[in-house]
Order: sequence, then C-alpha cells, then structure tokens
Amino acid sequence: MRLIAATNRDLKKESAERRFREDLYYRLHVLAITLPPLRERKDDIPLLVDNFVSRFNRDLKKSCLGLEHAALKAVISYDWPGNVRELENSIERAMHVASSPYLTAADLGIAPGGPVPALPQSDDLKTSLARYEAEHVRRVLLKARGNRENAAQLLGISPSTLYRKMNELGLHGPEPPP
Amino acid sequence: MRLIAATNRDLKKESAERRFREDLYYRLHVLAITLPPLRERKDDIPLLVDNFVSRFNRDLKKSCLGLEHAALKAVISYDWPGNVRELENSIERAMHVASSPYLTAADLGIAPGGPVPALPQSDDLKTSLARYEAEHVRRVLLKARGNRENAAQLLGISPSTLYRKMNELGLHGPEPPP
DNA sequence: AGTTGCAGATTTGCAACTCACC
DNA sequence: AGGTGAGTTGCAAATCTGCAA
Repeated sequence: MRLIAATNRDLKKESAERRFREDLYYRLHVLAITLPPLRERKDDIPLLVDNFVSRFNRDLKKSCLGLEHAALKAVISYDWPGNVRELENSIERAMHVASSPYLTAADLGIAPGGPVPALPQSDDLKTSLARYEAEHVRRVLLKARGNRENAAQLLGISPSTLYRKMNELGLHGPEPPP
Repeated sequence: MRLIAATNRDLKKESAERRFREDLYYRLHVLAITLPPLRERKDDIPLLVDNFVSRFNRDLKKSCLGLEHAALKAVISYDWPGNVRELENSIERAMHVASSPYLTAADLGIAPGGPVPALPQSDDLKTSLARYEAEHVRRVLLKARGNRENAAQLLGISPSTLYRKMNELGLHGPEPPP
C-alpha cells in the first residue's frame, strides 16, 4: 500500500509539544523532503485546485464545478503562506459556503493579490442558519436535477414553501443540463 | 519548508486518468514508500485520532474533546480499508455532525467491528436544520464559556429562547472548566 | 411554472414565576 | 425572612406553512 502523508507544519516542533508522538515523527521523517513554497510553483495551482474540488465533491457530496475565472486568477496571484494545506482548507471552506456552482473569490475569502481576511463566520443564529439552509436546499435541488416538485418532497416541505425559500435565499443557480 | 503529502489513492492510476498531472506525480513519487495498512498498526490509531481531532478543531473552529470510550474501541477494531485517509475523513465528517463534545461511534458512522454503513445524510430540511442548529448553538455556547446570557446575545436571541432550544436539541454537554 | 391570500400552526420576546441556595 | 441567579412558562405578537386559487 502506498502512503504519503501531508502537512506543512513543523512536525519536529509539534512532536516536542507532544501533539505528535515522537516515534511516529521519526517513522515519517526518513522521507521528509523540502519542496519549494507554493508561490514558486504557481503552475501547479490549477491542478491542485481541480484535485481538491473533486475530492471535496466526493467527501462533502457537493457538485461544485470549479472556480470562476476571476477566482482562479486570484488564487494564482495569492501568495499562499500556508501553502498546499491552506489552499486545501480554503477550497473546502468555500465549498461549504458557496452559493453558486462556480466558487468565487469571495467564497474563497481572498481578494485578488491581497491577504486572507480570515472569514468572520458569524455567531448570529439567524444568519448562520440561513446560510446553511440555502446550502442544503441547493444541494437537494441539484440532487433532484432542478425538479422543484421533487426537491420539495425530498425536503419534506410543500412546493410553495420551496419557492418562497428560493426567493428569500436567492437560489436561482443554473440547473444541471439533462 | 517541510512538506509531506498524504493520500492512500493510487497516484499513478489517477495520473493516468489526468486527475493528477504527471510531472507532479513524479515529483512526489521519489519519496513514495510503503507502510503497513492501518489495520496492522492499531497502536498508532489513538495518536492519529488525537492529531486529526486537534487539527479539525482548529480548521473547523470546533471544540471537540475527543472520542468517547466505546467509539475509540470501535475505531481500533475497525479494519480501515481506506487507511489513514478514511480515518481522517471519518473524523472530519463526524465533527461536522456530532451532537456532543465527545464523538460517538454513530457520529463516526462505524459499528463496532462492522463495515461502514455510509452515512445517510438526510435530505429532510427540518432534520438537517435541527442538526446544524444544534451544532451551531453548541459552538457558540463553548465560545461563551457556558455563559448562557452571553451566548444568547452572541446568537441574537433571547435567553429564554436559548433555554428552549437547549432542551429541544438536547444540549447539555459539560461546560469548559474556568 | 410560479405567486399569493389566508387561516392555522409554530416560534419568539417579555415578564412573571419557581426553586434552590445562601 | 429576604435576596439572588438559573431555568421555566403563560401569553400575545410575529413569523411560517400548506392549501387552494
């Protein structure tokens, strides 16, 4: 079985801090190498992005189609001080909150070229619930192939309520092609 | 900068399928090694589990305290055909849906010794919203150090509503010590 | 396909209340 | 006695829902 383990944290340090047992560290250490930081391998970014999107589509049962053009540009120009791990986290986070099949720069929490503003992640219950509800409804709509009648049934609500929610929550993304 | 990358999928095959660009594969390949499957390294499981829980607490802004005893037993006895990656995914997934500070075997989607039943992840809106709401409220309660008055304010609801929700949603986990 | 009037159901905040406990 | 704070509850207003149009 092939295994490669990924982190960009200093395992030695974490091991000393007892977050990672020493013998495990040394088992891994034999194969630790140094790669250039992500900002020096910008060519790799689109591929990594696609890879992560595919994986999270599977793991999170999403149907994200990728990044919109401006978002990909922003991702490439950004410095990624946290390297691959940060990129991975950003994409996962974006897929949780995204409101269209194509992730935007806003979803990813990066301004073109600027630093990551560290998403606020509101505590407010109404706000947070609305965001999650929108996410959930969209997912079920995708699952129902855009069939509102069917989606409403899956959601356990009446079609009229579904329509109302779609308006309130601004849900009118493109439907999947037949 | 130290970088180790982790996957248990067959990179060669994925590369051929153009999910992972070839040159990237070969860059990584030089350090690919073989480790025994996780089922033959059960001693490592508790450490891996702790490591993942810590990481996801940070990445997902959770305050999970670990696995309850029965859950850890189940995790150890399970075969983990998907190895570390599967373990990692299970823990992340569990932390998204868990309804107590200690993950249960049900949260992790494994029966003691049995195969993974592949979580149902209900489409029903009310069910799904309730689960998310419970999760959110618990997180804010932890953030408020168990101070209900304060948590209610953060949530933007009145204390009485918070109490009602805590009853409905079964939220009475241990409060963090002072 | 999507919207709306409406009546019944649910949820909310407020204030008043109980119940320990000191 | 009396006071305090955590938690509960009655109630009217506000909000949400399904039905039918």
